[in-house]
This record gives sequence, structure tokens and C-alpha cells, in this order.
Amino acid sequence: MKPTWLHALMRLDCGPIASSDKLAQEVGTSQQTASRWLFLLRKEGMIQKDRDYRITQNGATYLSQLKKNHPAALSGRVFSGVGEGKYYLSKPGYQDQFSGLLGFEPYPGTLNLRIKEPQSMQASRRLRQNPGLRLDGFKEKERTFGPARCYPCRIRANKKTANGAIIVPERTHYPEDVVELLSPVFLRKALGVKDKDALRLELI
Amino acid sequence: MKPTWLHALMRLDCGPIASSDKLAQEVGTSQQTASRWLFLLRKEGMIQKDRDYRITQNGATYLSQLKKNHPAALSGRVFSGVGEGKYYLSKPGYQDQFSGLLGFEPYPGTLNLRIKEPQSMQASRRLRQNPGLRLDGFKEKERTFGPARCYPCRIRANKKTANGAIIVPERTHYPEDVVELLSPVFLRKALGVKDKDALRLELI
DNA sequence: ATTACTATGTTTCGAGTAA
DNA sequence: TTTACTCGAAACATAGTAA
Repeated sequence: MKPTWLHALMRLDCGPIASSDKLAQEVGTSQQTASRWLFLLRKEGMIQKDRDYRITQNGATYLSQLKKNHPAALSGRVFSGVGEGKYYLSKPGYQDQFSGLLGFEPYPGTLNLRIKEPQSMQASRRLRQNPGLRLDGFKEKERTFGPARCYPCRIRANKKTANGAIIVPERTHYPEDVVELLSPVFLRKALGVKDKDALRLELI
Repeated sequence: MKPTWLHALMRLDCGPIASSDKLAQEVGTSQQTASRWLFLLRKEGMIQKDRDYRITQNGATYLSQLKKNHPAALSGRVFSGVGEGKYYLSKPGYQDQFSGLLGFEPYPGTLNLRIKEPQSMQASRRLRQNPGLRLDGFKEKERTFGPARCYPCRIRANKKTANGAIIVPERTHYPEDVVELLSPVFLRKALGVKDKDALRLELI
């Protein structure tokens, strides 16, 4: 399974590169082939050369369409967590970032969803590969609070809809069958859901 | 710029697909070629077929590594450096940070790895784009010691495993085919390795 | 140092078609 | 219906090398 020009483009998407030879080594092909790819990619307007070779807006757009990584939807059932979310949301270090990032002040508590369907599992896995909106980490005295990622979504249940966001801690390897939700409103009340009720998330 | 098998894999990453013909239409190639790709991808363990064709964990990992994230693994061979690592590790300005950051006191010396395989080169390159764990820089009399980044990993050789971390100076553009390792133990002894022996790193 | 040409060998493609 | 074979044609990769 040889590397292809798409590998080269994806490499360029991660950062500029100095020469065809360097690219060749990194993707595992010959200098000549790398040179040809760079030429063709340039002809297509996917990359440009100034000092180094770098991806253009065009190329980046092409890739992001290919990745189409955002799953469209994802569903699961409500369950009661240990109330950790509430604790984290109370930290000013995080709080200060929400408005700017999500456009709302979250209700001080998260709603937990457990996923069962394989399709949604896959969606959850794919979701975590996206950068999403980054919530920076911070330090507070002795304790370190890591960065997290947010994915805005629409939350539906009982023919009602609320806005919100999935929040995923960046470092800790949270189980992939669990999804934690933020929202400006108290979701259990706004949607009229209780434990074991089904929710549907539409990513935006 | 024809589509390649990678396009097919990326399409599969977005969701399962029913037949070679469907795939062919979606990525823009012939049914025969799609069929061949599906066969090859299955042989590589990147996809599986139950009812539909769908990507495997393996394939998803391959893609996510290509896209941006932490490389899962990286391998190279031990070589003897100039012993600079030892000097840096002896500085209290760094020493004081290790426990908090990595959860161990490093053995006073680093193990150097030289990377050859293109795949690992790519992994190394990608690794450096991640923030990792930041080791702050400091000043000592006249000399300035820059910040560095640490990437915790498991280190394997000879069926033995040790914990450790890759350490990368932040400013100096260290060659990307060299990786420097910290560990609470003396790795050469703990793993029974000497110059030119192969090591495998699993990032965590 | 880097790029990219030519020439040659190798791989991949896809129409036709069988299973 | 779908998958996958054959085989001539087309595309591609790479060594050598010039610029």
C-alpha cells in the first residue's frame, strides 16, 4: 500500500516543508516522486511555494471536505454521573472561556449520555478526532485542570430542542461511550428527560 | 489528480458503505478499482466486511495519525549521544519540574534514538506539533535554559517495558530523526539494550 | 544544496465478462 | 445483484543525471 499524493497533501496540512527531498523521506517515497507531486499539487492550486511549500486555503478546504469528519448525528441515553461536571464548571478558569467560545454561559451542571448503537459509537470516536473548540487548561494552586474540547450541537428529545455542546477533556482518556453535555439551560427540565431517556444530538 | 485508496479509506471513515459499486461512484473511480481497493484494505486490516464495509479501529487509527494527532507509536535505534542530556538533567531548574509533570524523577541521563522508517519520521514530525507537557525554561547566572516539551510514553524492547517520556527542546531545532528519552530507570540496563538495538515507543 | 528531465521498468486502471 | 478475474493500455515510480 504505497503512499499517494494525498498523503503528501495531508502532510502539508500539518505544516510547511522545505524541499521535495524532505517530503519524500517523511511520506516514504522517492525525491522524484515527491517533486512530481509537489508540481501537480501546485498546478491544482492546493499548495504554494514561497520559502517552503505550504498548503493553500484551497488545499485545506479540499481536505476538510474529504475528512467531513463531523458526524451528523449521535444518540444515547441519559444517565446520572457522579456530579463531577458541576465541580469543573464552577471553576472560573473554565467559566471565563465559555461565553467567548460557545456563545452561552452553561448551566452549572452537565448531562451525561451513554451511547450504545455502533453507529453512534463510531460518531463519538470520529468526533474526538476533530479539534473542535478548545477550552484552555489552567493551574490553580496545586491542582492542574487540563484543556478540553467543545463541540456545539443541537439536543433533541420529546420533540423539544435545546442548544448545547459536547465537552470532552483532552488528556484523560474518557470512555468513548460516554458523552457529557453543556447547555445554557437545565436540560433535564427543558427537555423533560430523566435517566434512561433517549437523546439525539445534531452536531453543528 | 485521480483518487487513491486513501480516498476510499477516508470515505469509509465517515461511515459504512454497502458495495464496491457505491464506493466507486462516491470517490469517482470504476467499480473494479473500488473492489480492488476494498480487497487490499481488508487485507491490511484497515476495514472489515460484515453486512457493509466499515473501517476498523486499525484503519481509524491509521487515519487519525495521518490527520494530525498524537502518533500511536514510533520506533528507532539506540545510539550514543554526546552526553548533553545528562548535563541538562542535572539542573535543578528542570529537575524540580519533572515529578509534577511526569510523575517520576528521571534517571540522570537520556537515551537517544535515531529514527529511520518514514512512518516513524512522520510520527516524530507530528509529535512535535503537539503541545505535550511543557517544561518551563529558566535563567541561571548568565546562561538561559529554554523551555522543553515532554511526551510521556511506554518504551519497549526485548519484550520488556519501561515508562518514560520523550523530551524535545522547544526552541532549538533539533533534528527530527533524533528522539531523546527520559525515564525513572536506567534504560540501557532495564531493557537490556545497547547501541543499534531497536526500541519502540508508544505514546500515551 | 534543490529541482526536474529522460529513459526504463513497474504498477494500476478499467472494459469486458464470468461466477 | 455484487464481486472479482484477465489483459492491453495508461499512469506512475525511480535511477541516473543535468541544470
